[in-house]
Amino acid sequence: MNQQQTIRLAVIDDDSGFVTVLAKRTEAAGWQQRTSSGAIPPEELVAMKLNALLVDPTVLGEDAWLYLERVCGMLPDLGVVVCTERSTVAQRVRGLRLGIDDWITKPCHPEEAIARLEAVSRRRRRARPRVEAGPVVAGELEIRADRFQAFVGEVSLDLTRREFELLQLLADSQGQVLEREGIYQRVWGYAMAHGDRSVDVFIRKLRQKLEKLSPGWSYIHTHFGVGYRFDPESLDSKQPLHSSFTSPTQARNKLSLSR
Amino acid sequence: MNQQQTIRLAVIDDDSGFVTVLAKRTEAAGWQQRTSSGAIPPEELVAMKLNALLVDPTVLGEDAWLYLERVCGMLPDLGVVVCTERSTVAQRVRGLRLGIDDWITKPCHPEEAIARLEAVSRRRRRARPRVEAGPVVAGELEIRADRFQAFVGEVSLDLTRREFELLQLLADSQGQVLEREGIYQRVWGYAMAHGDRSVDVFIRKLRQKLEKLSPGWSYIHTHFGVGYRFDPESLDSKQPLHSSFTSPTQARNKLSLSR
DNA sequence: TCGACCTGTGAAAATCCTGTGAAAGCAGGC
DNA sequence: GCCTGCTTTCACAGGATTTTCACAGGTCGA
Repeated sequence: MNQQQTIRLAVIDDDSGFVTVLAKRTEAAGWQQRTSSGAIPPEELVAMKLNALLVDPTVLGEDAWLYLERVCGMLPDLGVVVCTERSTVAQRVRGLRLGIDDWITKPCHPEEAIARLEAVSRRRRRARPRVEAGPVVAGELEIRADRFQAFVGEVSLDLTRREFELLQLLADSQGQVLEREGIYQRVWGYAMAHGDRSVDVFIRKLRQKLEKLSPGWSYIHTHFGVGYRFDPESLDSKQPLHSSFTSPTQARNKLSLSR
Repeated sequence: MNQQQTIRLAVIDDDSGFVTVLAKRTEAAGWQQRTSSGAIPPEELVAMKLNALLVDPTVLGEDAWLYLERVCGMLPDLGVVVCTERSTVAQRVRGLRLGIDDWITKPCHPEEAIARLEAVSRRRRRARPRVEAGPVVAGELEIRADRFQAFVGEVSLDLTRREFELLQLLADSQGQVLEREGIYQRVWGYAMAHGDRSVDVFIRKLRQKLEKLSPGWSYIHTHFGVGYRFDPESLDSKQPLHSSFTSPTQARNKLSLSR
C-alpha cells in the first residue's frame, strides 16, 4: 500500500483532554481536523467533504440517535465512529445498524481511535486510480479532464461543472448501467433525497448538448427503472433493417433497445 | 431499496459455543456461512466470494499476523473482523493498520458481532460497487449484472428490473428449489401478502422471454406445492448443434429430470 | 375417479417512471 | 443592488411496468 491521502476528520466531543491529545496526533499524521463541542448540521458536514467523523453522542443530548441517523443517511461514504463512555450491547447494535461504522468505549487509547478512524476511511482510497493518460475518446466525443470540458472536434460542449462531472462519471463506466442513487452519490457527494430529479434533469442537459454538436450519435441510454448507461452508438447506418454487417456492439444495442 | 444482499461469511474459530450461537443467528438472517477451526488458505477464501470474515487469531498460531496480512492484501474487498480474548492496544492498532476492519474482544455478544460484520460488509460493498466477477453463464444464457440484463449470444432478453432481479436470484441459487415466500421476500424486499401471485406472473414472463430467445432449453422448473428451481436443461436430446460437451450440471439434470 | 388445491394465462387496472418546459432559488461578478 | 448563469424544484403528459383478477388446466391424495 502506498501513502494515503490526508484524511479530513471532524470530532464532536467536549472531553477537552481527549480531543487535545487526539488533535496532536492527527496533526502529526497530517490529517485535517476540526473539533466541535456540539452537533454540526449535516449540511455543513456535507460541505466539509469529510472522510471521517468521530463523535461522542453524549454531547448531542436527546436527539443523538436522530442526528446520527441523519448523518449516516446523508453521507453514506463518511466513516462514522462513535466513542463514548458507557453503552449497552443493544445501543451499540442499534448504532451499527443505523450506519455507524465503529463504536469504541472511553477511555480509549488515542492511537487506537486513530487506527479505527483510518480503518473506516480506508474504503475511500480504493476509489479510483484515475487514469492520468490522455483524454477519453468516445464516439465523436473527446473528454479532457484537464480542461473540465468535452469537445467534438475542436468545439467545446460548453458543459457546466456538474454536467461535466456527470458526463465524466458516465464515460468512465462506459457500458455499465449506473443507478441514479449511485450517480448522485458520486457526483453530488451525498445521498440523493427521495424524489430528487436532478440526475434526470442533468442527463437531459447533457443529451441536448451532445445532440447539438454530435447528432448522428447516441451516447446516453435510459434503462427504465434502473438508471443510465453511457455507450456511444452511431445512428447513421443508413438502413438499419438490412445492414449486412454491424459491430457486435451496435448489433447488441439495436436489438436490445435501451431498456 | 430492497433487501440487502445475503452476506457470505466465513468464521475461523474453534470456540464451538460461540460459533454455534453465531451460526444460528446468521442463518436466521439468511446469511451463507462456513465455519472452520483452522486457517483457510487465502486462495480458497477468494474462491468463496466472501463478504466478511470473522477470525480468532489464536487458532492461527504463530503465523497469525502473516496470515491476516496476506488475507487483507489479497482480498481488499473482504470485511475482516478479529474477535479474540485478550489483546493490547498495540496489537489492535497493528491489526487495524494491517487492513483489518474491526477488532472485538471476547466474550462478546453474538448480536454485536453480527452487527459489526454487517457494518464492515456494508462499507466494503459500497467501496466497490464494481463488476463482481464476470457474467454468470447458464445454458445459452449470460447474465450480466453490470447491465441489469441477460443475453443469449449478443441479444438482450429485454428484462425489466424486476424480471432481471428475479432471474438473478434464481440463477444465483442454481439447482435449489426456492419457495415463493422466500423469492418474494428477497426480490421485493418485504413479505408476500397471502394469495399474491406476483411471483408466478413474473416467472411466466421470464419463461416467455427465455423461450423466445433460447428455445431448446428449459431453465425454470416448477416444483408443485413448493416453488421454482433454476437449472438450465437442454431439451434436444439429440446432439446439440453447437456444443459437444456437457457440463456436470447438465449431465446431472438429464438424469434427475425435473421432479 | 373425484374433489381440493395449485399453477399457468391473458388482459384490465393501478402504479410508477422518465422526459420536459418552466419557474424559483442561489451565488458570484459588476 | 442588479444581472447572469447555474442548479434545484415542480407539475404534467405519455409510457412502461407491476398488480390484480378471473378462469382454465394440472396435480395430488383419498
